[in-house]
Amino acid sequence: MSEVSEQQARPEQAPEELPKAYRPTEVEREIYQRWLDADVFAPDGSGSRADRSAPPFVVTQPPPNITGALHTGHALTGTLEDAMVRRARMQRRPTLWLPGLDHASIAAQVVLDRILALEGESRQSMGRDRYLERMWWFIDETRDVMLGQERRMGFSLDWARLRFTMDEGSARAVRVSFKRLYDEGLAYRAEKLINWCPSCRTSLSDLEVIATPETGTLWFVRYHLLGRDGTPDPSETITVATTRPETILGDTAVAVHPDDERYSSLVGREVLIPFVNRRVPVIADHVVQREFGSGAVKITPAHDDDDHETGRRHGLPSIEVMDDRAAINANGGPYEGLSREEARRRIVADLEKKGDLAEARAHEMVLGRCERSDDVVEPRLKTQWFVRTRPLADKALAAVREGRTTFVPARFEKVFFDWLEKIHDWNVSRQLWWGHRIPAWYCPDGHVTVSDEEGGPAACERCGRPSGELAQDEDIFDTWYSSGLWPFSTLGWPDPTDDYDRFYPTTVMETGYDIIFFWVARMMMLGEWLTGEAPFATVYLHGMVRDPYGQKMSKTKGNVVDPLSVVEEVGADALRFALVNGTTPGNDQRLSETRLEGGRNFANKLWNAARFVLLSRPVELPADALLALPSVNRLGPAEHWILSRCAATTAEVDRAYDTFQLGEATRLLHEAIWNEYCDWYLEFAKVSLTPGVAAEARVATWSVLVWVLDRYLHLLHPVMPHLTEAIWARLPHRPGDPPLLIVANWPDGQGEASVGDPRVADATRCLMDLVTEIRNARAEAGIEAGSWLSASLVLPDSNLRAAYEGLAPAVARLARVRPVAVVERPTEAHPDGTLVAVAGIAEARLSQAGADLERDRARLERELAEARKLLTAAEARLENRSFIERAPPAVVEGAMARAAQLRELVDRLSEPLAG
RNA sequence: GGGCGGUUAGCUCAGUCGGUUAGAGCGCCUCGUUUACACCGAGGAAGUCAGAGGUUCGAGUCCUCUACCGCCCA
Repeated sequence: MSEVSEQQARPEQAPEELPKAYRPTEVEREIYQRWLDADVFAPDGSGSRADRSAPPFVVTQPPPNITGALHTGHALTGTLEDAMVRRARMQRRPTLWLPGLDHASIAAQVVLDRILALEGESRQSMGRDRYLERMWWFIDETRDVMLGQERRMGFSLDWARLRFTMDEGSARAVRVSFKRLYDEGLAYRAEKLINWCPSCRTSLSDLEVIATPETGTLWFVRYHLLGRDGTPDPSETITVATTRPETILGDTAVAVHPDDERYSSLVGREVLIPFVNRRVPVIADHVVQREFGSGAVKITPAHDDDDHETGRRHGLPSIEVMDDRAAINANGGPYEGLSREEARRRIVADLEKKGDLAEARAHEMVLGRCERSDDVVEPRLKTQWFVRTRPLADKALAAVREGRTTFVPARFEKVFFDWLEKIHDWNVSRQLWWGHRIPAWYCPDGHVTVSDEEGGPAACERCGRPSGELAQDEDIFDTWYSSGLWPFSTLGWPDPTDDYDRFYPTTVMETGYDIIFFWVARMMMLGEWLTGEAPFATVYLHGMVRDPYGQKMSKTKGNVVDPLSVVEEVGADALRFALVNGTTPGNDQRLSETRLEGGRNFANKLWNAARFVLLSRPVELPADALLALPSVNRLGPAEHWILSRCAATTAEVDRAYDTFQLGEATRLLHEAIWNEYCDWYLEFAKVSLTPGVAAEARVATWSVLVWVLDRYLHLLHPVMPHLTEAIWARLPHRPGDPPLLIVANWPDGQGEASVGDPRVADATRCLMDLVTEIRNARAEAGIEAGSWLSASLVLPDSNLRAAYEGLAPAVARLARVRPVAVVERPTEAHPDGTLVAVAGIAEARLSQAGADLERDRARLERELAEARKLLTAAEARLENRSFIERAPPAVVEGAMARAAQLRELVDRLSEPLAG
C-alpha cells in the first residue's frame, strides 16, 4: 500500500498545470503505456487483482482481417467488448480478452494482388511459394499497423495471448478437427456442382454468393428435331427458352413437362444441338414449368443446379464447356477460347444468322454474384471437400434451444434457427494459396489419406505407398473454417492446456449481426461437435455503423470514416462514447460529426469538473489524506441529495451493464454527471467551499465532491477508460485502492445508500425546483440577469425549512435573491405585482423591480391552465371505481398524492391571479 | 414468396415489468464572459408516439389489420 499513499502525496502534475481544455491525444498515449507497464490486461498479469475463485469472464476477439486497417465496425466491436471486459475486471473476475487476427484468404489475396499489379508482378508470375513468401512479408507490415490501431483505441487486450488464424496452433486445430470430421464421416470429397468465381478463380460457399436481381434477356432458340433416320428435319423444331445461350454448347437434353400436350408427341425423340452437333433426347420432367418461356427448356447439367438434378434423374452426361476463367473450353467447338460473354454474343448472332433465333425478350432474373469480386458466379462441376453439416447443425440448434447459449437481442435466435434448420453441406475447398492447405493426400491409385500430422502421412493408409509417392490436395480451406475453431483453438485446443481448462467455454461472443451465419453459427457447430460444449454463453450482436445519411459505409461510396483520424481529432474516449451512448443492441446507428462532438464535449465537461474539484481542495486537508465519506452529521442537504442520486445511478448503471444495455449505461452517466453533478452539486459546493466557511465543513463538502466523482469515474471507466484513469490518478483514493483505476473495485453503491437520507434529498430537490422556477419567473418577466431581488419563501414543511437552513447561501446565489425571508405559511395575500414562483409545496414571492408584469401574469396563467388540465385528468382517474378497485394500491396511492399536489399547485397559482 | 426490424420533437435516436406530466443529444428562440468548462451557463419553444381496430381500471409499450421505409433468407 505504500505506493498508494506515495501516489496521493505526489500527484505527478500539480492541479494548476491542468490545461483548461482536455487534450486527449497526449493523455491517452501516456495512460495506455501505464496500463501496459502495470501488466493489468492479462488475468494472470502481475498487476491483476483478479479473484481466482470468481467465475472467469472470457471474450475472444473477433479477429479483424489482416488486410491493413480497422474501420468503424471494428471500433464499435472493440469498444463494446472492452467495456464489458473492463467492468468484469473491476468486478475482480479473472478476465481474459484474447486478441487475434484473421488471415482472410480471399480478401488478403485481393489486396496483395492489387499491390503486386503495381509492382508489375502477379500471382501467376510468382508461383505459389514466392507468392506466399510475399504474403507473409505483407502481413508482417499490416499486423503492426493494426495492432497499433487497437492500442490507440485503448483496448485492454491480453497481448501476450495474441493469436493469428495462420499460426501453428490454429494450423494444428484445423488438421486435427478435419481429420476427426473425416474419420466420423462428416468431411467428404465429392464431385458436385459448386459456385465458381471466375475472377477469384476459386469455389465459394453459398453464403459468399449474393443473389442480385437483374434484367437479362430470354432467348427463344429453335432446336431441330431428328427424323427417324437420324438426320435433322428442317421443318420440325422445338423452341427452348434460355437466359444463357453460351451453355447451349453443353446441353445434353431438352426437357418438357410430362403433362404438356403441346410437346407430348416429341418426348423420346432427339434433337440436334447447334454448333456442336450433339444428338440429345427430349425428356419429360416435372421440374419444367409450363408457363415459363416456350414450355421447353434446355438441360445443361454441368452448368446449372436444377439441370444437374434433372440430369442425375435421367442419367444424362454432364459436359463442361468452360474453364477456370469462364472461357469456353475444347468442348465448345468453334467457340473455344472465347470468354463466356463473347461466346454468348457470337452464339446469339450465329443463331440469328441461321434463322434459329425465334425471339428475344427482356427478362427479370436473379443472378449470383461473388461477394468479393462482384463477378457473375458460375455453377461448375468440381471434385473437392465438403462438410456434412446436418449433424453439426442439430447440436448447435440444441445448444440454443436448451438455453446454454442465449442471444442478445433475442430476436436473432430465430434467424439462427431458420438458417441451421435448412442448412446445406459446406463447401470448404478454396482454389487459393493463402490459407490452411487441406490435409488430404492422394496416392497414384486415387486412395485418400487424411492426416493431422504436421508433415503429412508416412504412407497411404489404403495401399501403404510411401509418402514420397503421395500428393497433397492443392486446395486450401475456406477462411471461416479456421475462424470457426477460434474460441477454442486460441485457448490451446486440441491440447489439454491450462487456458483451455480455465477459460473455455467463453462468456460472451460479441460481433455484428451480419456474420451470424458466416461465423457465429459455424463456431457453434464446430464448438459443440468438437469440444462437446457451446463455445460461449452469450452472443451479443451489434448493428452496423452507417454514415450520417444512413448509408452503409463503403470504399466505393467514399463515405468511410477512418477511426484513427477520428481518434486524432477528438480522442479515443470521445469516439468510444459516441459509438455507445444511446444505442441499442442489434440496431444500426449513424455516426456523424455531431455525435463525435457530443463525445468530445462530454469528455471536456468531465475534465473541467475534475479541474474544479482539484483546484478547490481545502488547504487544511493533509496531503496524504485518504478519501472517506464524512460522518453523517457533517453532511448538508446537497450532500444527502447527491449521495442519494449517486446510489441510485450506481444501481441503474450496474443493471444496465448486466443486461448488456451499454447505451443506457452511458446515457445514465451522462445525465448524472452533467445535469446533476456539474449543474447542481458543483454549484452548491462552490458556496460551501468559500473561504468564510469553517474548515471542517469545507473538508466535508470536498470529500463528498471527490467521493461522487470517484464513483462516477469508476462507472464510466469501461467506456471512457483513458480520461477516467487520468483524472482518477490525481484524486485522493480510498483505503485499499490499487494504483490504477482499471483494476479498482466496481462500485456497489452501498456507501452512498447508507448515508444519503431520502427525505433530505427530496427536500433539496424541491428547493432546486424552486430555484428553477424563480429563474424562470425572472427570465419571463424580463428581469435583468444580474440584478438581485428580495424574496419571501413559503416553506410549509419542516424538512423543507431544515434543508433551506443548510442551503440558504446557495439558493440566494443560484436564484439571485437577496435578502430572503422564510415563512411557514403566507401571512397575507399577495401584494400587487409580486412575482410568484411555485415548485411543489414551496413558493417564492419576489420583489418586482424591473419586472414586466404583463408577461409575468401571462406566465402564471399558462402555468395555472396547465395545472388545472392535469388536475382534471388526475381527478377523473380517481373517480373511476374500476381504477380504485383494480389498480395496485401503490399506483392508487401515487395517483391520490399526485392529485393532492396538483390541487395545492392550482391553489397557489390561482391566488396571485385572483386580485 | 417467407421472416425480421423500423415509423416517437425540425434532425438523429432512447423509452426497462403496461402505471404520475413521453425523454436525450443536436438544431432553434431569449438572455448571459459570476475565478471548472463558450467544447460553457440560465431560461424557453417544440410531440395526433405512422394509421385503424382490440385487450385492459390504464397502452408509445400487449394483440390484430393496413400503409410506408429498411434488412435477411429463398
